[in-house]
Amino acid sequence: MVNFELYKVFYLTAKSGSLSKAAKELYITQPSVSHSIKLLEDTLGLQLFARTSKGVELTKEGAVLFSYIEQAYNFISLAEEKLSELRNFSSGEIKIGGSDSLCKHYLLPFLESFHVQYPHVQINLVHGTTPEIVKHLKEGKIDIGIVRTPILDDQLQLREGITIQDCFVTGPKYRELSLEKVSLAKLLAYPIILFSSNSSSRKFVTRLFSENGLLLEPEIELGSVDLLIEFAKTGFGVSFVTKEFVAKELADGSLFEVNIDATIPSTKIGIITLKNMPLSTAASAFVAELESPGS
Amino acid sequence: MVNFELYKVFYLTAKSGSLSKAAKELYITQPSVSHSIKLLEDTLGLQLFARTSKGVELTKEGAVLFSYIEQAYNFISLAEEKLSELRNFSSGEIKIGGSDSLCKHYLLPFLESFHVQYPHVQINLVHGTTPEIVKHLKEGKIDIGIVRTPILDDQLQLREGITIQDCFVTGPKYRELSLEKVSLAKLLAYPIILFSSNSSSRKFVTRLFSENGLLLEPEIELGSVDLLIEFAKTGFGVSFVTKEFVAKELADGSLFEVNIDATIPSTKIGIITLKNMPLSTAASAFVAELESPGS
DNA sequence: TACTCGTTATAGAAGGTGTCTATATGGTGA
DNA sequence: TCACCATATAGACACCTTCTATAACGAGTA
Repeated sequence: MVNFELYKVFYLTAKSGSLSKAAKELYITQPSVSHSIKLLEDTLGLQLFARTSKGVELTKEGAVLFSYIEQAYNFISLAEEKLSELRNFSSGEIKIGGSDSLCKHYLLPFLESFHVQYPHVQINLVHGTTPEIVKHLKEGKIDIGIVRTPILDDQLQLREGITIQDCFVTGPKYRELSLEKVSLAKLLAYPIILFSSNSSSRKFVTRLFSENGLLLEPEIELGSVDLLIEFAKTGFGVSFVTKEFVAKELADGSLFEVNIDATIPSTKIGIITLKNMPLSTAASAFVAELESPGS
Repeated sequence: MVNFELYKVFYLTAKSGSLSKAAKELYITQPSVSHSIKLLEDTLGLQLFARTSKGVELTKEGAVLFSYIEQAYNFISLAEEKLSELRNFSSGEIKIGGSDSLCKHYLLPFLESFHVQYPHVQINLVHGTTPEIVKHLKEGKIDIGIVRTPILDDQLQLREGITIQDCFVTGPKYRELSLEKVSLAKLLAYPIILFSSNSSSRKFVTRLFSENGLLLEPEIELGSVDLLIEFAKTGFGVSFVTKEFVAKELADGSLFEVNIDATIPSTKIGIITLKNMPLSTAASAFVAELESPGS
């Protein structure tokens, strides 16, 4: 099989009808082009050009070759354009999987600013539970997963994002819980509002109580963090949420943090990717945003 | 623009999913492939493959590149196949222009044997007068022209074929002309059958007479050599034809050569091609047949 | 756990090949 | 006939491709 580079020289020579012009386009000298064309002709065993005093002209066989090589050249040009777009973020796609509430409360601002910066990069957001996200990642359905740590899987590469701290919150109705220290046991006297049972934050808080010999049974079980917040505000009881995600409500007095007499371990946002699969340019740019402390 | 040869390595690597396998297909070593791929990645500024312990796998960007390069590769493969066909004469086309009677009486046997030998080479036969043939040749409508010499045109390359000798023939009715020397003047007493006035053989014979101060005026003017022969046989008069093309008739006694008291210069078949345009493989094979003394 | 077998990566050396400069050759048009 | 534009050729040199040898690494297996 012929050295493909010779076809590039052939194409440009045929296109311009001149060895000298082709040489200029290739930033090499005319004798070099002459040599390449001769080499190609010798290799193929066919004369491709008729040399005239005005340049060169394709022979029958040369014209046949050209009709094919032209196509090939166009595809390669297109490929290089496309890749250049991918490098410049003037095209591309990122598929992100966000677990639970992280999608809305953590990811959304990043997505917005990234989209403003690179409007041609298509963003594809999937949400689901942590195991679902991991599964999607392993199946190649998403490029990046955003989950709560800890997460342990040796197929995954973990980058740590910001630290988050869960807490119990309640509305003005049970405001007293924010004033004095409240033990876990005492808290059980209040109506508890929790996330649905398969979530990792639910498991986390359940274990927190069970480690202290207590059984946590929610009064109300909800499917979204927004509802958890809303119900707590309205006075249905005490919700377990991420403090950073209710910062506004805590500040404007619509929610109060329960002054719990226990240490709720803080956790970190985990940015997970497949260990062996390099990130696309767009995806790694996005991950860099997530990791950069500036944002 | 990237060295096209790297795309060949890329394609085979992506296709086989392995640097080592690609190396085998390319008859080079694995480190060489590794180096080429890295060079390509560096040049493009993108990672194209994820390296695993089982081989390599395309990244997102690699897959994008592959979708284009695959097309390009296929076109190049097709091109090489097609050229190989042209070399083997398992495809191709020759366009031949034959002037006057040469088509049938001279060219036909060559065409037949060539067609038997290379059945996939398409033969395209055009006939016309010598000037028409020359025009077609210069316009690229035919590859080869077959005419009578002399022909002088510095854009044309002339190869000489067999020598032919014109002569006057007649049927049994005027058989006496073949017995004793007949002068040109005396011949004019007989009805003369000639080819139409724009043909080169007509001009040739007219000049032969005028050089001897005689005016040649045909009784009958015909458009084909076959008819010239037929009319002479039947007894309409004396035809001027190429001796080689009536060899059979002279042998079986249906025609007799006039024993003319003048030297009719012999001429040669001329195989003309454009000086600057190399012949296609098929065409030059055909020319070789015409030139080979064996046939 | 260690060993083997497969993969890719790396380093350094050597050869080949592409490119250069200089010059020849040849046709075209003034 | 000459100048100018092409391409062709020759020989030298540098770069780049390829090689060998070896490392590193992961997966499967005893």
